[in-house]
Amino acid sequence: MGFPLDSDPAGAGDIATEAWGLLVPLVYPPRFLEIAREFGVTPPILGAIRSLDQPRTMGEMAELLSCDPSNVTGIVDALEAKGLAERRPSEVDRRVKAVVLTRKGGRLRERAMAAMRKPPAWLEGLSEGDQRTLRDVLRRARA
Amino acid sequence: MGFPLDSDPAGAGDIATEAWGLLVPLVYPPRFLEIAREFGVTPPILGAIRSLDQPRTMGEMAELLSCDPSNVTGIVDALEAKGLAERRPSEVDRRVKAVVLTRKGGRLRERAMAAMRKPPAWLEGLSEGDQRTLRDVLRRARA
DNA sequence: TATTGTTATACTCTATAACTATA
DNA sequence: TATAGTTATAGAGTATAACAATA
Repeated sequence: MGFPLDSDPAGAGDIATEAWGLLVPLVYPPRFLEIAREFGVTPPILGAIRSLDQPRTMGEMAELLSCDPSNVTGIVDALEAKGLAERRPSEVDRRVKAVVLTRKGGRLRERAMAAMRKPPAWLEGLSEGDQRTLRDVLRRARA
Repeated sequence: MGFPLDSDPAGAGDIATEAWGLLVPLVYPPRFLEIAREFGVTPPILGAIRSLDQPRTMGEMAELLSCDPSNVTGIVDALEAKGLAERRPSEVDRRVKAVVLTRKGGRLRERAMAAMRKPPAWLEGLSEGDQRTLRDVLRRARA
């Protein structure tokens, strides 16, 4: 949501609060939703594609997507209907199904992941010095 | 989604890409969803509460929430059912209804907005120098 | 006639519970 | 009996179209 509502009176809080207030409109709403639209898939389907860096069982997908296994059935149905993935019954345990991307699905995945990795315009617009500074601060934040 | 999947081989891209890769897991999934859960409301309802910094007509709310006006009916129904807001028919144009927070709704709004303004732990954990550096870089990003 | 908000309806996303087919 | 996946079902969130009240 791009809200013009919750502007702090500016300077009311501390430095961290001000930094957070600056960061929020730069990262929300999430790129993920926009990329899903660009690629003509729903967010759950894009999430599923993202999870298929390698063949995954339905159960593994449910785990990675933090959703109930019953949902994965429908999501993989949609992937199959779009020709993006296939179910492959396991040969060792016939209860299990592996989901694998088709070539078309793999190509879409590569392009979509590249879009997700690509920094947004506000970041690319920073000077190289500022980019480096930001990277270094975020490295320390992660630690 | 907290994904262990799309780790760049580390160093494959430029500085901006690396900075973005560090930032993404720090800001997604959005705090907004977590705060909605904490306060016992759904995300659309929290969005509506956020929009009610002042009395708003149903149409204004639809605009601010980027959703169809028909949805606002149900959302405001839910706000009324929870005792958080009330419809006030306009006296000048009886088609129009203003939505205003109750005292209870106003209190919830204050606390929820404070939670949204509060910087996440990773940011509060930075040294004051790093916080200041980050703020300054983000100020330049916004410009 | 045009506008504000509501209702009717439909589709997607999500979860729980019951079911199947294997193990 | 236990497990992997599916189906049945229900509820929330969203949209479009038709409608009622008012302008």
